Amino acid sequence: MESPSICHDDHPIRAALQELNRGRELAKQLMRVVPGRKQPLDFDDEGGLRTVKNLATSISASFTEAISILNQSGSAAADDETSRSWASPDGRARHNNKRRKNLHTWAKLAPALADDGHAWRKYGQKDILNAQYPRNYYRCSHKYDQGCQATKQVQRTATDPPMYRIIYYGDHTCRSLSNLKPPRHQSQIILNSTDGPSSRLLSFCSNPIPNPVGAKPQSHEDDDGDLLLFPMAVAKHQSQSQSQKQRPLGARPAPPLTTSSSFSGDYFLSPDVMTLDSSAPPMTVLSSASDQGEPDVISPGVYSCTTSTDRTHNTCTDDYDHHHALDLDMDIMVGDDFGDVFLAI
DNA sequence: GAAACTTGACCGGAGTC
DNA sequence: GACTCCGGTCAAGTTTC
Repeated sequence: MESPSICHDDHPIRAALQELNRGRELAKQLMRVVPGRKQPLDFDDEGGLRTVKNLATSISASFTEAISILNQSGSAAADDETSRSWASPDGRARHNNKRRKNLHTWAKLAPALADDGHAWRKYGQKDILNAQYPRNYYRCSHKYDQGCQATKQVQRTATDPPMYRIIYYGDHTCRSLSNLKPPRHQSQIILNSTDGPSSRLLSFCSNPIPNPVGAKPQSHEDDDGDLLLFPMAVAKHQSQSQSQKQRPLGARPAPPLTTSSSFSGDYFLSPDVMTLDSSAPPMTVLSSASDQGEPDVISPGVYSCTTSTDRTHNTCTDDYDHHHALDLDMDIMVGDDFGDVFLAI
């Protein structure tokens, strides 16, 4: 499959959406090209057989959902910024009903609910307007014994095949399993994260990068193995990731909320990646919340996007010219099966 | 009996008038 | 400013182990 040329929009978010749209269209093309193939390629996370057909279907669904998330994530993050009161006017201590502020937030889109390495306790379920499925609310099981403030929301999407949008709020401060090291041969993409000039690491490899910081960014190894990094990502990475090291999901410390734009024109979704060229090795992309110094290796297949902006600047719509204040960091991880998608908000 | 889950109620932010 | 809607959380009751 040919690799379409990159022609990004001026605005990074719009460009990201363009890339996602391109990927979705390419997935559709893939489905048309190989409509009849039934032979399994390998096994998915649930042990089921994966065919080209259902793989492409999953890819398409993932892109569709990712685009949807991108279009919505901004407003959610804006809510975080703008609705910040934590106490009632009478001074009584109150729980915060709204989205907790200053919490690192990111989202995952996965084909199935899988163990993410943390112990979660469900504390609520809510029917959401215009949503086909209810939203489930989970908090860390160590909320009370260790004061861990991490929460997550899980909501099934209406896509076919079924996908689950998992939104994480806050970082785990507990000492739980936290072993989210992605399994071998599962690839990732992480495009930036959280605040400020964070590092962005992108590579294609059949193995996860054990230590993206320690890894030599310039190293373009061969298909066997391994680490292939885009120069741009390398430059970013080198400039600011001295203390970075791989860390499992939820183990990252909460980054400061003062977010500066860090998505200024760095697009790492190479068309070579998105064309699903079978000759291309699976991808691994790692990034980090810069000041925290550790890449967000969450799980195979992640898109994440971190925003911190006023609501009015946060629509992620076409009206980007009016959104100069938009600060949106974006982590994108895509598994080799494109089955999981993360969006750090 | 402890832990986890379910679910209705409550609260506060946002939108509308 | 009042009202309404909606999402997030609480907490009592229920279920599971």
